[in-house]
Amino acid sequence: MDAIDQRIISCLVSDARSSYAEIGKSVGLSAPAVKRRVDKLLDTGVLRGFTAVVDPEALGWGTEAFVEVHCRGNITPGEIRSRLDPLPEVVAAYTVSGAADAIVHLRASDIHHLETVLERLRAVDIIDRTISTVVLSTLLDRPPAPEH
Amino acid sequence: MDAIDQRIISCLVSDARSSYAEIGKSVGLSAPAVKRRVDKLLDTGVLRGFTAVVDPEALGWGTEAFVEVHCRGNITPGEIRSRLDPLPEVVAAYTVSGAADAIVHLRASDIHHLETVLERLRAVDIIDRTISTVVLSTLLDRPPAPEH
DNA sequence: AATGAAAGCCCCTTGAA
DNA sequence: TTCAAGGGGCTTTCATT
Repeated sequence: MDAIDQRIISCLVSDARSSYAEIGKSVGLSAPAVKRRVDKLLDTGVLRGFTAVVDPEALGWGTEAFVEVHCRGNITPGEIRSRLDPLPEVVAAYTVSGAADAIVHLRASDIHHLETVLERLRAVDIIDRTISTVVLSTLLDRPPAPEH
Repeated sequence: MDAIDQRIISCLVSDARSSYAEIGKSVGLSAPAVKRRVDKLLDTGVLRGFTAVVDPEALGWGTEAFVEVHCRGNITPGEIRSRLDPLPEVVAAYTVSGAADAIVHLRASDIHHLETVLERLRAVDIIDRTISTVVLSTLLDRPPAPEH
């Protein structure tokens, strides 16, 4: 992982479909050299893959919320994960410091759908109570910069 | 946006670098037909682009936090956005319902760096106070499914 | 309007150095 | 790491439905 790798990653973060030749031009390497570096970054797990960025509204996921989840008793992170995984509306979940056991990021088609999801979430037997915060607007949403 | 478009999007979400020919094989279309649909999805904004998924640890962004931001007086979302934008550690920010004005998603290299970022955040003059929640582990992190 | 077929060009990929 | 070559993908044009 040197400076050139970081610049290659930057190129791929801003456009994952750019060609090795293009990337090479911008970092001063030949296309095969870039490909070999990218392959190595994928092998070592620095690069996890490539994905399309989709407009959630266009797919009918217009409503978003963050939910603090409080569980009963002593629950392992793995247990929480396995209970949240079956809910497709859960796009992210974290264990956190503080009073809550987890923060869950939800996406639903609308407020009514969100209500349904929250009911299903509260019906999970390890979950004691939830505190929801509905997202009104997204101010920023961007990948972390490669350099500090 | 029909069922074939959704399947094309699914393919690109799971691997943004797959070829049009490959996608075509999986959705039953020729490569040029797939390309034309992808171009249209990009034009209409359903697809916003393609990006690499990077391991944050590997880039030195090992520590994560969510911060409730409370502002002074009446502040517009645009105002909040413009104040958060210069901070590279802010990876996402939302205006929300409830008492807080915004939720900010932060990434830092470690706890010390996180502390520095929180200080810089609290130094923003429109910000009154902040409540931070440090992420202990990521349970789930996935793109929203194309179908409900 | 959307698709498939074909052609030319460019790119990817591998081997050699 | 680069260069070189073969194979394959991309992109445009054209004709069809």
